[in-house]
Amino acid sequence: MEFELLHKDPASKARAGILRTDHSEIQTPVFMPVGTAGTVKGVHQRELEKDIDAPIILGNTYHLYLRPGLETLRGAGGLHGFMNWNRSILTDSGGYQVFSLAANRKLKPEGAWFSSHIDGSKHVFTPENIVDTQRIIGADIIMAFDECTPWPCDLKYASSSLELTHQWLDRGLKQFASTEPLYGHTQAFFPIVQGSVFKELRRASAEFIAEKGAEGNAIGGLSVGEPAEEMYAMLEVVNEVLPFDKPRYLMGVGTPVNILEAISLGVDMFDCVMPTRNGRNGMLFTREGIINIKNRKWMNDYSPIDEHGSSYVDMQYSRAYLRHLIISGEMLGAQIASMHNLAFYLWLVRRAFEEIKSGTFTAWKERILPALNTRL
RNA sequence: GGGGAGAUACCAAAGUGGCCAACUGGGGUAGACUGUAAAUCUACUGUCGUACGACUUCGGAGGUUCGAAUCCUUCUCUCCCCA
Repeated sequence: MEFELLHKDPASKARAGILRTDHSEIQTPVFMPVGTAGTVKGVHQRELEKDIDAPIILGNTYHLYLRPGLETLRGAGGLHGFMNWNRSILTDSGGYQVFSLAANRKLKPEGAWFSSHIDGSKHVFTPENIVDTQRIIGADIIMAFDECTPWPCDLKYASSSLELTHQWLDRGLKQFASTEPLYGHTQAFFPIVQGSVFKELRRASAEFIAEKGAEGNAIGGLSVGEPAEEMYAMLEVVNEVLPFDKPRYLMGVGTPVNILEAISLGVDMFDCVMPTRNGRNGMLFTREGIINIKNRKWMNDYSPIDEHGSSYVDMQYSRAYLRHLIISGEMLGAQIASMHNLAFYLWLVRRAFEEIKSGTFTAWKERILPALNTRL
């Protein structure tokens, strides 16, 4: 993997660049659709490539390990072949499940003991076997195993959790260095900065991680309930320390506004379930504002879903029709909404790239921001 | 013509003397959702009021009772079986 910085916004920390893996070229800033279980829910790989034009998507180690399981993935030659996706893949390590499935796991220095949410079976994740598993999945970018701390979280807990995440990182790096990719394409390993909402911890974590000289670095444990301002404050601290010439990945974020703000603070990569999950639940993001398509007011609105939209579904179907599909629980409604939202997110970051390139990012961001939060 | 069952809020359906403005679904209205245990979840859904509460409801009318959706009388309507 290589990363090339191309442009820098004069009025902010925003940067535009290009990330190259063995599978695709990725313009940054980039938004990566989340495809937890080997599918971006409701969206065909064909649409993801041809219509939405996503250069990279996410998979999840925890989910894929449980189902279909490593034997199947290895037999398929890795996730790319298994799901017939020839562009890049990044896999999350399961660190987020340490957080979201807290009731089903036990943390120890050696690793995390999980009860499967599917059948209750017991499993152990360690920084080492999470690397091995991600070798088998074969993602282009693989993530360190971390503890994503909950919020709120006191300094003492955040501090000892960070210590654990750092120990796990060293073990993960060692395992990564002593193993090879299985399918003939290279893999990059990203460490993850933690530290909850404490500046000193965040700075210390960023310093610890910067020293590792990884090909890219991630920032985790944010947008877990804290006010957005706290998240931005953490990004400011962390991005002062993380290497300038390596991509910075803000995990799990976020709303369109979050993404633009984070870009202006120097973040290059994003992923979030919001466009797909919220889309399935009837929430549409547009450059004019947010639509709750389930609301009665759209019942007889025969205008296109989004006349400025970049997906073909935007002009092909009316708001009234999409409302009908979603209200009726029809699968196609979820599919159309997911496509629209993903296309919007991808448009947003591509446009950000262009604005950074032309040195107008900050002005553009300020202009577009108020609308993005508007409820239509 | 004979016999039986039943009428409860937008729909379906509990409730058979006070704990009932009335269980539960559905429908409706709104909200939530940020490295996906989510095609999920939450709230409200007789009227007025932010709320405490007040008022009008369980086919119609009348009655019994301190008190009725629940008991009695009667009327209307619906469904089923037999002819």
